[in-house]
Amino acid sequence: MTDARPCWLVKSEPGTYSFEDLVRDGRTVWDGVRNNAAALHLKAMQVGDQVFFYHSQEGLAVVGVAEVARTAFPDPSDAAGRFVAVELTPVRPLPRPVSLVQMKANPALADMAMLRQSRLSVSPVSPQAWAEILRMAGEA
DNA sequence: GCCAACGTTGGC
DNA sequence: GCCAACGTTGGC
Repeated sequence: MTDARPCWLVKSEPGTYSFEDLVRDGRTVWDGVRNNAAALHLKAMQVGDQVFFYHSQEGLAVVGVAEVARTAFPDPSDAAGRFVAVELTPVRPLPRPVSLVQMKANPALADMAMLRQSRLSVSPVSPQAWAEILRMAGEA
């Protein structure tokens, strides 16, 4: 894998939209983000960028990998037209989910944006952190 | 269910 | 333009 592109992490409450839902749908509009910092990250995404899919509230773990299928466009759910959405497609589930507890306990991940700011729903993941989480998930 | 973090709103 | 009040998110 090339490290030329940044990687990302998105959060979703599985009761609302889970990774399994994404696998079933094949593709989804990632809308509803109402935070400027998160929106900036959405705007920076390019087609093909890899995205960790994290289950918040229930599960509390990274459960799968998705991919950006469409760059940012005006969020259809935002009547004011201030925010953007992207489209995601599923890539693969992780062999083992990587829990928030595990991530917090790993010093190599201490700088992760999602750990430093728990409410950020879309955040960048460094190539090092990406590789480390894949390793923790049981991938090579 | 509670509370901390943090973003947004609105009065001044 | 400041800042207090309020709302929302998300971990615990």
